[in-house]
Amino acid sequence: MAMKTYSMELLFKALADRTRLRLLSLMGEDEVCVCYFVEVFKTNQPKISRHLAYLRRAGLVAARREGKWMHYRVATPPDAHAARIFMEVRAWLREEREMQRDRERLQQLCCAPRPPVQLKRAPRPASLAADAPRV
Amino acid sequence: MAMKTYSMELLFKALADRTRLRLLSLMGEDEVCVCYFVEVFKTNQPKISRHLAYLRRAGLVAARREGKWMHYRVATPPDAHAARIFMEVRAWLREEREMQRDRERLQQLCCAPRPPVQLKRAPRPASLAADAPRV
DNA sequence: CGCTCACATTTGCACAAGCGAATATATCAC
DNA sequence: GTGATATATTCGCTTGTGCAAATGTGAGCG
Repeated sequence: MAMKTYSMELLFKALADRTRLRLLSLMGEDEVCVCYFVEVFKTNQPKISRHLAYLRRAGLVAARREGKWMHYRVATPPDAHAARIFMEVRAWLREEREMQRDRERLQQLCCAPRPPVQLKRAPRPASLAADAPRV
Repeated sequence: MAMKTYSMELLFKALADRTRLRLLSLMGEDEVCVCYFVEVFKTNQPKISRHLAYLRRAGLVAARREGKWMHYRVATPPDAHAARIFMEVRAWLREEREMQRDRERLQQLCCAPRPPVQLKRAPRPASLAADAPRV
């Protein structure tokens, strides 16, 4: 299971950035569409894509295409030690205040009666798709 | 026990450097004198001091002065999550090949019948002090 | 006191990383 | 095919980080 070539630095460099930590926190256990990240962070889209690519290279997220949309979800890194540490990191993220605020904001965007224009047709995160009002 | 202001980035930035990981690995459970790091890595002394200062700012090591010598040891970061993660990191370090080689090299330097000039009078790491031959 | 030793800090430079703006790619609608 | 939408990548630019060399600090010795 453990992969010899996976380096500790690769993991820690990926985790040593606030934006990337916030992205991981927003994913939680769900798949999330890129456009939601852009809305929650109120930032430009290339910035999000760049950080997601970084996380993917470190084996911390995986991507799935659905038509025009890309869904990202947290993945398990190939090294056993890295996987254990990453689990602890995600537990930590769940308890951090700023991270909680981000997730609340994501929830509001998904369930808003009049979602922002950019999200009109965007597929919602899996856990919010069922009960959220469709446009 | 958990300290609110301790940031995740502080921890991961400290861990995202090979030299700092090697330093942590060399300490293991002991106090180690700065001069040993310099010898094991065969590098200049300011480089070691800078990285040790970085680790100290991140709460990952503590220092103790003994006359002219400074001894560094691994410390427990003030945040509970950080402490758990740091424990896993140290377990990982114990299994990494390059890190093992560093520790073997430290052991050789301590127990050598004719230690390098720079270490003639240096205090040895605690676990090696008892059985190692004195000069 | 001055001198040496062990370590810390500063300085200047090269390189890596994050940024926004612009551009490229890929899919869908027509 | 064209055009629109969603995402990825590239391009300068700025900032941060690690480095070696030089300098500073603090303790012990004579």
